[in-house]
Amino acid sequence: MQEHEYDRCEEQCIHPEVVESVRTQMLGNVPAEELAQLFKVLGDNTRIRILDALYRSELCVCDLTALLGMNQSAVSHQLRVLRDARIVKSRKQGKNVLYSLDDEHISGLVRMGSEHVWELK
Amino acid sequence: MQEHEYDRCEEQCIHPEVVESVRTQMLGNVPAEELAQLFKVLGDNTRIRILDALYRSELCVCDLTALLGMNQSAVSHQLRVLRDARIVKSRKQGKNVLYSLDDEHISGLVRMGSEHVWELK
DNA sequence: ATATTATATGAGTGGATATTCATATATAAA
DNA sequence: TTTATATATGAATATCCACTCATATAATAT
Repeated sequence: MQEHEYDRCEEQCIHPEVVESVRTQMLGNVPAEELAQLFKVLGDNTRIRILDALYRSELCVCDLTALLGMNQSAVSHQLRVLRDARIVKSRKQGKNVLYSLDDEHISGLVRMGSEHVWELK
Repeated sequence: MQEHEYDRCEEQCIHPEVVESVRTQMLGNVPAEELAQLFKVLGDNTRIRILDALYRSELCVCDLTALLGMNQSAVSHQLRVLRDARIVKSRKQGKNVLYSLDDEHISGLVRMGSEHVWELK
């Protein structure tokens, strides 16, 4: 029987060389968590609809509220999540606050995600 | 006839023309929900680490378990979520089940998401 | 000044879900 | 056969989070 060269993980892996190779290439835990956090923010129906709308035009909160058919508080809460993730930005105009997408990666992500969704048909 | 054609939403919108224009362009509710569902599946630290690993190499469950340092049940549960979303696929080889990414959109999404994460530094 | 409108936000709640534990299944080895 | 190993999965639990409600803030109008 062979020695347990890789038994620092309780689980035995079948392919230790592959595992070690992959381990050196993998994202660190922090970037992985940040990436997961980004997708988590995108992973909600209300927020996707907000982003889809903002992709077409800069909009104020009450316009978004009308478009989504939801109450204003729910929309504002989700806008805050998107703002905290720096996915949307806002500017004030009189009594209104106008929201827009913060950078072009987001529309790219939505576009690429849509392609994947279409392929599954 | 133009009076209250859109007052099905109780909220008044400030810019009805913009709202109507955006409304005609927006994704339907079903595609939006599917897209949100895709991102929701990507929006978990464990699943991102699994995808990051599978992006480097096809791997069996026990290899993934060792790489992530989690118990096998948790990994299998998350693999099922990824499989159900058709993000990964599996093939059997003896006692092992080898997992790999199901299509190239996923690595594209992960790559693009990473760019966004980097830009926020 | 008060009233109205637009937006933000804290608290509370119901529902979703990630993990653990126990167990089932399936394949291979002895 | 029996035993060991690899994977899958149902149930239970604990955490998270989207929404509602009530209210606060801020800008405009009267």
